[in-house]
Amino acid sequence: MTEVQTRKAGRPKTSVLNPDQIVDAAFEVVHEAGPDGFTLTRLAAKLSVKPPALYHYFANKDAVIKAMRGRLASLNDVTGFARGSWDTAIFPWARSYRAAMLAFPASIALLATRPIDGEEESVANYETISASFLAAGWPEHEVVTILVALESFAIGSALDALAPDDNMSPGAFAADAPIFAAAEQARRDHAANRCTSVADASFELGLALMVAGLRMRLAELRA
Amino acid sequence: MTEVQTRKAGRPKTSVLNPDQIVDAAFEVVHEAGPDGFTLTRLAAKLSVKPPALYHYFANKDAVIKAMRGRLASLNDVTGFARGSWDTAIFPWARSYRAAMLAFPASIALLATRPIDGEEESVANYETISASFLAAGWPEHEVVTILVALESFAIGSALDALAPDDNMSPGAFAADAPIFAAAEQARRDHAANRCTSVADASFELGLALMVAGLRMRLAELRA
DNA sequence: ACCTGAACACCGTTCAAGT
DNA sequence: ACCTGAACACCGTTCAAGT
Repeated sequence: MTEVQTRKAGRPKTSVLNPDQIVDAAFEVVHEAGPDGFTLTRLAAKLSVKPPALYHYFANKDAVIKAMRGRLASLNDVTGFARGSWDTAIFPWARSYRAAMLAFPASIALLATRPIDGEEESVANYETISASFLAAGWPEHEVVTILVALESFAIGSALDALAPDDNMSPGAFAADAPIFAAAEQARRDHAANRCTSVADASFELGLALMVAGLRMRLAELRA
Repeated sequence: MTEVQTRKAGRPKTSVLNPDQIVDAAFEVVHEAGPDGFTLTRLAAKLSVKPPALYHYFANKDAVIKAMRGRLASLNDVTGFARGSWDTAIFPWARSYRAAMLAFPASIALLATRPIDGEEESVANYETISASFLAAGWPEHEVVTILVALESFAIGSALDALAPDDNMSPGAFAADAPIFAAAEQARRDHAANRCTSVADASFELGLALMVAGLRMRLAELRA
């Protein structure tokens, strides 16, 4: 579990650490210890190193988290924006965004509450998407506002997907809420019949709603 | 700022604290010190008390947060669904939902992956909303799917609102992403001119998009 | 340059002691 | 019962010292 620490003080002949390796270990620590258990002490231990050693590679804990975000950003699929229309490109991008979050369940809360603030990968993705939106005729001041709204939905949907399937069950209060109880059951049956999860159904429906709303809005802006 | 502490050890003649008062102070501390600044040390100081005194009323920090959550469960505004149309009622409800989430920065993930605390209140809210949706003609199996999509967006937007306003700033990479950098600046300027936050703008736009999409979808389902 | 070791201020939590 | 005071293990971060 805790690897033995035998290194003496002083610069080692060859570097023990590098940024990529630290980020790798950071994801492992979050996975094992949860968001609240993600401490630099544990991260250092995972790397068989003392906490201050990390400060040679990252300014502070937030900087480590920022780098983790960058890693996730590289999983985002923005290829559609470069070659197709903005409204169809949104779907694979939003799905990949949510999937990236879901790949590191414990990290979602940790990563979602921190600023993206100039992470190289993210910025490159945003540049591609922004160009596509502007070319489609969106006003400049709305591009990032839309982007953030879509991301917020993807993040919230990822959190929802982590909840158990009976998350919305009225439980002991079903008798007091017959209409809701029946609707909740109907939702679960419908998803089961289609071999999908209720969380996926909400994500896909919400995404379709937002894109439909965007198409309407752009048409109005052009008129 | 920090109120003077002159009480001697030992049981005071009359209790200094009570649970409601502690929860009140907890909201003030979160408001003043932010998510990371919400500590029991600060909460105790706000109450002119030492930290261990809080443990007489709450088992631990999480219990305090849970009590705060319970306080806000009743703040969800579903009154519009009972007296008006579903599509206009969504706005005050979604806003109150997000506002409630924003009061618990540290526990948004818990809130999202569990039914809201004080389940009785929540189920009653869902019953009201479900009845309104069904009456409007929504298919039974889509009612809760829509509800969850809206909640996911509200939760994701609450997380976004916790980040600093320059959250999306490209920072040092602005030169590599000129289109995005300009769009991000335009977004901030636009929000500043309207005396609103960028996070609020994204939430309001996304909410409007989803409702517009819902109206279209319902019209199609009826046709 | 790159790591350890010691130190600082802070945290959540426990518990004995005082009234 | 209800509060303080002292203590514990832990945290993020800084910095001198060793190689």
